[in-house]
Amino acid sequence: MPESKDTKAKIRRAAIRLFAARGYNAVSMRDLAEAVGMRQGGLYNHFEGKQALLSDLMETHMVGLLEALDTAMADINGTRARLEAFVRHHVAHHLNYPDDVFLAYMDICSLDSGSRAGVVALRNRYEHMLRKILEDGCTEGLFRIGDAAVHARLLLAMMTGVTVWYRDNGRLTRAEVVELYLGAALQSVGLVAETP
Amino acid sequence: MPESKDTKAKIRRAAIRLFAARGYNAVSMRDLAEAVGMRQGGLYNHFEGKQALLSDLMETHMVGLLEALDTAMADINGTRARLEAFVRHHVAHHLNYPDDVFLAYMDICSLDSGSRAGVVALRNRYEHMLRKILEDGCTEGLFRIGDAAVHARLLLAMMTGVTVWYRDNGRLTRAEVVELYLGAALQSVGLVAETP
DNA sequence: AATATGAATGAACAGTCATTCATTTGTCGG
DNA sequence: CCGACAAATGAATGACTGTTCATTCATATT
Repeated sequence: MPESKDTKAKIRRAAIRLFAARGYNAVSMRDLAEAVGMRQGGLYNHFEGKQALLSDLMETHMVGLLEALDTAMADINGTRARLEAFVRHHVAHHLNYPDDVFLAYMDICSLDSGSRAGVVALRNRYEHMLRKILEDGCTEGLFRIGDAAVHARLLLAMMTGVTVWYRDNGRLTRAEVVELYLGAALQSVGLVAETP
Repeated sequence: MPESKDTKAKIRRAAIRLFAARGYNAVSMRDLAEAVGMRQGGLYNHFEGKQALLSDLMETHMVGLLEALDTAMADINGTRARLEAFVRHHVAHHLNYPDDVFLAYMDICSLDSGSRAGVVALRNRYEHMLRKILEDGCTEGLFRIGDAAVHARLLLAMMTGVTVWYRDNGRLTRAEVVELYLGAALQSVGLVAETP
């Protein structure tokens, strides 16, 4: 079986693209199979079903997001530096995997309750990390924000929204967008961006 | 026909709730009819079809949002005051009609291309109003932001996200949430919230 | 060379979808 | 009391849904 993992990966990629573009329920297994270049029945050699495929995609994405966060935050000390690292990681990751993110946020309600609980738990862990940074900054008297929990959600929504409009052939590079979002995030907590 | 407009409004309300909860494609006309308290066939006396119903809901929502904005911004002078009015209007409106907003953002890709163009045009007009305020604040030297267009999108995503988490029986009142988002928005453009 | 295995096929399944329509219902104006 | 008319019904339509399965194919193992 020379391309076992290969086709599985192809199915994953095609599914992410189609689900993100049209929505989970608007994509049939026939559509997906055609996009991969095979027939509907063959898909079931790689995934138990449509729901299993969706939950696989979502969990893979959330786990990857958390791992990338751990990597980005390793050896980062100081509350301000940790906030900067978090923002840079989040925006950059969302610019690199826009379809994954869009899928995970759009079709979360198409996920059956069993798998959804797991994904939501991962998402809460992620949100909690940002909230912790904000709370630390408040107790240190570094940040000036009304409510750490609200501010964490508000920042995440702000940063995640980058996937809606950014296009690679547009006016700005990914790096420029990251810095713009970083500046906004820092000012929103009462810090000023360094102007080197 | 004593309840002609009445049933039409009931259909609208039920559709908004169901579409927002499960997604357009996951709601059948039978589900919708049952939620209204009638049979599937009767729906077609009020709407031409499922797509027509969806586009009606979206356009109604966007027109209502723009009208509410006009009302909120009437007789507001000064760039800072206009930004405050915009933020207060947007967050309050989204807290008052969370399902409408969620529907308009989630199921935009379920709308066929003809109607989608109209909704997107309305959305662009809305976004442009915020961008204009930000640009004015920049030329006046009042705001400190990297890019007005990016900042407008970033603020809209931030504010719109309130619909995802806010619940009426939670820790905060709607008014408190509005003020928290206002504070974050003001600081994000380099202003400081008044501390009365 | 014989066999085992993973992968793809294509037809078939039972169910659901949006939509249509002839018919019945209920209510109003004359 | 009756005809008119909008509204609701319930059955029917054909297309499409996710999923199953016997079969075929090509490759890898013995």
